[in-house]
Amino acid sequence: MEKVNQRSKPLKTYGQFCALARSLDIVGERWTLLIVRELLPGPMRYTELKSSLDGIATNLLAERLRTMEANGIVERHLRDGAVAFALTPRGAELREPMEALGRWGAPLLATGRGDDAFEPRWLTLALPALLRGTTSPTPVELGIETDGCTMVVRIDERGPSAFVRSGDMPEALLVASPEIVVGLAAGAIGIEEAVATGGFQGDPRVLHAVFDTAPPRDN
Amino acid sequence: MEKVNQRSKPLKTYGQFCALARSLDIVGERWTLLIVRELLPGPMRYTELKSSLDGIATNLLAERLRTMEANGIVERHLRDGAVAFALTPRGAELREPMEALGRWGAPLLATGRGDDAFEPRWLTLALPALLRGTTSPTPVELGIETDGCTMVVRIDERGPSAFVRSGDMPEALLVASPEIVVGLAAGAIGIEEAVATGGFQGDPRVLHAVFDTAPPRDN
DNA sequence: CCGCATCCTCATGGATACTG
DNA sequence: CAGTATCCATGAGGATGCGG
Repeated sequence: MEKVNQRSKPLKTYGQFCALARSLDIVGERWTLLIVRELLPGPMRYTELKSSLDGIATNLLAERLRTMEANGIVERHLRDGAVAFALTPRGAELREPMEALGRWGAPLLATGRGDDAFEPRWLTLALPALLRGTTSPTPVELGIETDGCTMVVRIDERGPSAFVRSGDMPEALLVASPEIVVGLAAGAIGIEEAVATGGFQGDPRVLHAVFDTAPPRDN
Repeated sequence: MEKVNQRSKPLKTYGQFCALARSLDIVGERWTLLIVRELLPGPMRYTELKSSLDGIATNLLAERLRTMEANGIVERHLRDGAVAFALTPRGAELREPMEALGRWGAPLLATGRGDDAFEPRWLTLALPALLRGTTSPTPVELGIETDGCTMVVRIDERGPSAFVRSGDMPEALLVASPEIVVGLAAGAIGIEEAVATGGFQGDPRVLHAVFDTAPPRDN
């Protein structure tokens, strides 16, 4: 008798009645969570995704998007004739576990950037994750310019958020390298060192409201 | 000229300066997070891991354990002559992102167990994750018996925790199937239905302190 | 038994080329 | 622009062997 594949579902599921395992059945494959990260700030085109996720094979990206769509975490929009990939609300709920994973991985950034790829947009996920818990009764907005891109970090009574906003910028603007920005948000670098290596203009109190848990030390 | 593989590091790293990507470089491979889940309640033997993670190839388990050890999230202990695999403190810190992922995936359990594998121990990760936020000024302990195994869920002022404890059991004991237990913890099933399909003995207030956000409704 | 290593097969991922 | 098609390298799954 020849060998018979007796598995009725040869799909790559763990086959476990466990919420973590079933999550990983959906988002555990290579590249999937990074695609979600790309889409968290907003919808993107196929070619944008491909160029942003350096190294992903085009067929793989196409297949991932298809299964993510089938799993209800991504949907295709037709924006002015072209296809745009967007997260569904269910897909956007992945922000929480991804922030938690990012916080766990933040110490791994201490080795520096090296020749790794970097997209300033990624900070819109990382900064709120690292600043989680920081609040401000009166909203404060800080501009951060890194790697040629400027984004806004906002702290209000609900906590931190970040986004790339074109147009009007807050007058408080921090200019720094990606390493400095994440080191600052992770608490590994002090505000003074960050400003010294990069630059800052505007009201210093904004800077402290965002990055300071302790008040600024005057030496 | 023949083709040269010009990548100096063919390793499976995403090569991105991003905390999430660097986390996934370490825990993103298949089976890795499930091994962590197994080890969260306590150290285990190689063969225990292999039998609990049904379907993992033995060479793969060995290799994963090696790289996890190299990455500082697992270490080998010599407990009475035999090898025991345990999480390092850094590895145990993965509990938070794993709980977040488990909360995201909890709705995926609604389809029921089917013929999926199930280990009662897994509930010691799932129950605190789903009950996160529940506190009790005076500690309460509830026994849960499912699938032939009894464990303890404890709620105190710091929040929920769960563990398998041999020996003395709380007098409050809920008996239910895995589906009912997770449905109850996820809020998809009411206490009355759970008790009706399974069984409960002890002080009902314990049950409500654990699973109720709203007080019990008397109809 | 426990803790793997080896061998083999097949599914998946990666790189490149090509197409409506 | 948004993928498909193709080919090859790698990784996963399964069976078995093997020293302690």
